[in-house]
Amino acid sequence: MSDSDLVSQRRANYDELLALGIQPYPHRYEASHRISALVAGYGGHSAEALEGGHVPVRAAGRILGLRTFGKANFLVLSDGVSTIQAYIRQDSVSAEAFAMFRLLDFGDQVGVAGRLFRTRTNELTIWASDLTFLAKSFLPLPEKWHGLQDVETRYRQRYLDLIVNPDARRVFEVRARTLAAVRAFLDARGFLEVETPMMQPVAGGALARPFVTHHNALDMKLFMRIAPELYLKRLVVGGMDRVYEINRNFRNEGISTQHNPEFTMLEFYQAYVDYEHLMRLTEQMLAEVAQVAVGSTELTFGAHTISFAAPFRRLSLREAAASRASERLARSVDPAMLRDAATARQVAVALGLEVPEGQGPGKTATAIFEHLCEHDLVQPTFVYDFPTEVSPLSKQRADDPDTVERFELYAAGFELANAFSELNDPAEQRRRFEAQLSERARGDAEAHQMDDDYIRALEYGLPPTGGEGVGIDRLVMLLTNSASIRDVILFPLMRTQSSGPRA
RNA sequence: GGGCUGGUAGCUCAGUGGUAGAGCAGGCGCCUUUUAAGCGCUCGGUCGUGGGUUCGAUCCCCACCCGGCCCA
Repeated sequence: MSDSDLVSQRRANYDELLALGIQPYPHRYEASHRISALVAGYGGHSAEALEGGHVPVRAAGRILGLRTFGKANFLVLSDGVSTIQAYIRQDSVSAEAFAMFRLLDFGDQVGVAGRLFRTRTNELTIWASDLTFLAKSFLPLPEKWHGLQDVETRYRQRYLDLIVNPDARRVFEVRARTLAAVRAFLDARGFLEVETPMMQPVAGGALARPFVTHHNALDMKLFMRIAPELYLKRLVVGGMDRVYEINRNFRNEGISTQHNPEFTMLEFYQAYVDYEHLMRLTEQMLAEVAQVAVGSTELTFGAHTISFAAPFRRLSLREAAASRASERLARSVDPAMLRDAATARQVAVALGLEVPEGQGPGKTATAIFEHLCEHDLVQPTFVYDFPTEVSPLSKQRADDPDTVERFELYAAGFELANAFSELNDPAEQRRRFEAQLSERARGDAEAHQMDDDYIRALEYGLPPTGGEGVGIDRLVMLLTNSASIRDVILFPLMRTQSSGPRA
């Protein structure tokens, strides 16, 4: 049967409903309970209790099952979370309602009024006394048993995924609980939630390529933000000494199982603390969020069990890179070698990495770390003390100007968070931006742009501050055992489909 | 950008150089407590798109489109 035949059969059923005088698109249904509330409230009641109680109910949902026996019929109604069965007997409903029932298709929306009972097989069921048509499904749904497997269709038509795959719904419930738990954690500690610009004249706060857009009335070039960082620190200058934002960032880069062009980031800033404090706060936050969102700090992720119980392991970036390089090259690589451009390059080249001419030792050391270590960091691990060269917004260590007080948190082999003691010396910040500008002049499109207003804000005095960004999508991947970021984003970016053959 | 891999009925999947099959869904019939209901009958396809090779292509070759995984 072709698609158009399946559709035309459904249209014919719809036309017959109209001929019966049934309102095809009613404006409301006065339900007594959501289906999930019925299941939660009466799932434990015995058949005898239900018979004695004669619980009258009205419930609405989508038909996800239809078992007909002529004069006695069952349908399965879903509210998107739970399902309940309804029993439609010819001698229990009006002739009009029964005629309508026979025109229903898998996927239609209906309301059922009746009383609760249990069938011989002990299933909680609504014995229908009336049926109300609520909306037609003109298009056939995917099969009930295998669900919708095709990932492309699941992402492009997420509504189908949600209708037929219960696990899809579950992922986004965990996502919602995760966000609520993060907010509760920060709110409880006196942080203020704010929203800063998504369209920015200077795309700052991260090393990434922005999307470009344009404001017509102002005739102004704008960038979709790559990070809220510089605005949030302006707010700390303004006296919002604990502040956070959860919102989208946009980065014009490749797509992978860990990268979507728009993704959700938590950024928070706390005045008067340094990165040491942030590590402790992060340990507490992730343990609490995991507990609230999925009920445990132990998570299954692929073949791994990941524990978010504090404390997390800590690794110095250069030490970790040097140690793994020593193993890989079977010769001693000292962390100090990664502070010199020439020796760092030798190590990187020996490892098979390409090192562009003129690249500084900090970038090379970071590349070595990412190449050798990142993938193996399965348990939550703070990697700390980054090279100053790759951290233009971070404060240097008092005892080591080549190193900043910065860490990244890794888990399951990918970066989950990035944090540092904020650079608050305006003169040093200007020098860092200028160094970035020369990187940009050398062709690095991800290097930071100058932001004069940000420097001006620092000149009013940013207190000592710790700031951190947490990738919410990746956190939700961990909490839901999702292998791809697209599984935790309702509508991931997909190429547009061209329909039919081209001329 | 590179490598590998996929696109066949509404859905899930088989399959072959001779214009295609199953299960579910759909239609008809029987059935007043079924639940992946059952039984019988039945309908259903531009085999991603466009070229090429061939007597003949869904299959082989090329290009392209849209995915997936890995790498950069």
